[in-house]
Amino acid sequence: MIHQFELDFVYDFDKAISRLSRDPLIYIRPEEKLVKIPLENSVATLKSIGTFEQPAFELSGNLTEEDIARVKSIFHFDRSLDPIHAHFRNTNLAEVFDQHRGTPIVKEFSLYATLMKSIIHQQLNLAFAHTLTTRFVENYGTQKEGVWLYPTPERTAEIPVEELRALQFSQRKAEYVIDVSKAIASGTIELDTMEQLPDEEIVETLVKLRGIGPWTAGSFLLFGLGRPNLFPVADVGLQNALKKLWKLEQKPTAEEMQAHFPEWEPYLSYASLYLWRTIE
DNA sequence: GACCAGGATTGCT
DNA sequence: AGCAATCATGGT
Repeated sequence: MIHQFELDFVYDFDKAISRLSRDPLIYIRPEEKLVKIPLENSVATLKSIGTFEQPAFELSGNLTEEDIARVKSIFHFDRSLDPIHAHFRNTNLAEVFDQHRGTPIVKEFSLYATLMKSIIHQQLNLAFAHTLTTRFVENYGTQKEGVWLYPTPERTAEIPVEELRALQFSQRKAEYVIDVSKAIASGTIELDTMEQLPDEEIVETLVKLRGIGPWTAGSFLLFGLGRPNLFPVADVGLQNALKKLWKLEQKPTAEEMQAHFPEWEPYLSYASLYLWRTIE
């Protein structure tokens, strides 16, 4: 099955996949403008066949209507970026947005994977963080049509702490990953129903779990659910991006950053995303 | 060798 | 409530 479609707004596919291409677990061929996305019961292949001004795509695989909708949601094909750019045109981030015009929020492929990846990435440089997630997935995940899938929460829940320690997880991080997976596997936490809840309730629920703090909860909302109005002030990357942009001596405080929220809302997530791009 | 990484928790005051 | 120590390892 091949499904072709066009977008009626500017969309930069190269920029869209640039963050994905740094994750070794994602099947991506930038030179072919192609990505494979593992879904519920199949693997979708997405290929860009258009241009920056006239984006068009080809989606193939054994896909249901629901799968197609899911891919369109992941890649931001279902909502225009035009209002976002119009909004920031009159703000102090106008230049940044102009520079990275057409960059969408690309969601992670699974909510559970988002959580595991965020916990594993806490406090680590990206290189080592990717080493750890790769070891985790290659040891406990599965492979389908050449694409790696994170293990299920049930599988992770039964991993002994010592095994993750051997993969160079810290003692606490190993416990976080296993215990959070247990909470999901047992039904204490339902990720699938979170889509319907407001941001605050989701954060409230998630931070009760040991190992999930404000940064990880924010990351789940932004990259897992694609929520539009998140700005994780605790994120060092964002602090450094603003320090550079505003030519500050030191990293800005949370208050200094929050002072600009009225100007950037209700699209704080896009401000975050575009600022991260300035330091990549 | 110190210091910081796309942090969070624990234990102390 | 607020702060320091702790965690594992790689990059600078």
